[in-house]
Amino acid sequence: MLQTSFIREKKQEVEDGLRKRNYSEEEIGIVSELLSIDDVRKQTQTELDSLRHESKQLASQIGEMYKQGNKDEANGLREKVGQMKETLKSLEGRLHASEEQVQALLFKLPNNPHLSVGTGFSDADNEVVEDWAGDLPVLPESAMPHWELAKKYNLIDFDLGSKITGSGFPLYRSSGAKLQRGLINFFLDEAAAAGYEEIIPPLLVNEASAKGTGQLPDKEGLMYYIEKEDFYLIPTAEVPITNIFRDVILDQSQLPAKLCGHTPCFRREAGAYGKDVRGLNRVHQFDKIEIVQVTHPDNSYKVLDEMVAHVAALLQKLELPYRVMRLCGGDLGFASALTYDFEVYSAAQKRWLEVSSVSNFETFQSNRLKLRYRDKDRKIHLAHTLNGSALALARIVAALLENNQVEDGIQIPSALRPYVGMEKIS
RNA sequence: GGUGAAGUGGGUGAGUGGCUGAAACCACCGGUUUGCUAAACCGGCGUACUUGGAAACAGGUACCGCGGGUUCGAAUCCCGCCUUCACCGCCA
Repeated sequence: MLQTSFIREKKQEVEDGLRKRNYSEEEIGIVSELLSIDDVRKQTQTELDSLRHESKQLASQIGEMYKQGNKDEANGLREKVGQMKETLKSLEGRLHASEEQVQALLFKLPNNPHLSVGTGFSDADNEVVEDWAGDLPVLPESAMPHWELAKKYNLIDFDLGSKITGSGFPLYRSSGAKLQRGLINFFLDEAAAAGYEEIIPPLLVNEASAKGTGQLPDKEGLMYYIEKEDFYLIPTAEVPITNIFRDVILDQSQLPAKLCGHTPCFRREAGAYGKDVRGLNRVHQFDKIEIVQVTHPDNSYKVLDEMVAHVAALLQKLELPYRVMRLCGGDLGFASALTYDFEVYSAAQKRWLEVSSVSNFETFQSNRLKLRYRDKDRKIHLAHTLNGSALALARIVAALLENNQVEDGIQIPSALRPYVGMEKIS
């Protein structure tokens, strides 16, 4: 979430940011509302502090009097302090109420979009910043979509997944399972080579962690929830990995922190339908390798470019046609200041599939997380957080199967052969 | 799941109602000394909010796992919760 001090200083900028996200003028009104409630909060705090100060001093005077045996005088003061308690109580109540109101409004405010974020309403308005330079692959008429290929070569059994759990929970088998495992190892090795420390985190997180990265309360419906234990199944490794840094003050010399991790990701994805959910296009459980960085505020955009380049290199090694989009204000995630999406061309479906999202959250997450660093002068500041998929498996598998299909099998790109242990699935 | 013990600053750890935002030691930072290193000595060393200030800084309040309560006054007493450790049970 944004800092109240930032909103106070850059009110106009924050309101313009909301306009970029297509908020109505009425919704934008919460910025002013927030600041006026915060004024009440501040004033209440000042009053409360001075009254507490007074009562503290009286209390210690009472102690002194008892010690000297001035019982009567002490009892008189006790009465006086006792009367102050009522005022203290009501001030405390007002302080808490205004703090909560401010907090609730802060939770409603999305991140301030970066200057380069364009206007627009949906993914149709995203700006292509790196288009696929070559020709898009054209497959023969007999080409199959990946769900048919998966069946033909016994790679993925969607029906069995449905039987065991429900739709959207694919079961990988034989070469399909091996391909999954190979991709995971390939992506992890590439991340390690780029300097990311590998993490295997818990797959269930508590409420504080879900709040820390902004899944709560913004995207409550996204996550599977285990009521009995009050745990959430992670929708991405971003949640447990970023929460490593919750309530942490790093030394500036520890920046940037670079972590990566492979986890299954669980998403309820309520409301999806039609061709979008065929096969691997949209599933409730998929594997993803996530890269996360915590940086000095001055470097975060340089690091964002670096992470984008890392993902691009992966797709190049996999020989998949891709393009990079800069998300417009209407499509930009709640917590993000700037996001680049990667889309891979799925030749049999003849459509682009989103396979990665790389974002700079600036201080939006770190403010919630209380993730800070100490600079050379021992001053404390919020750090910047970034993350990106490098990469999400399911749709990569879809594109790999479709684009590389030949008469008698599926060619494995050369970079992946050592990991999968074969040149062709047949 | 059962029983018992414990949660204090970066770490160890003292503190059972006012003189404790918190001893002491270690770590860390600055200084003196020093051929270098080490040692010794001196000083500093939490976070959040808030008031004043351009700032340095100064004042106030809160925080001793979390939340409530008792009291003029709570790290200290009471209640609830969480976590950790030990032993038992179960178990990959």
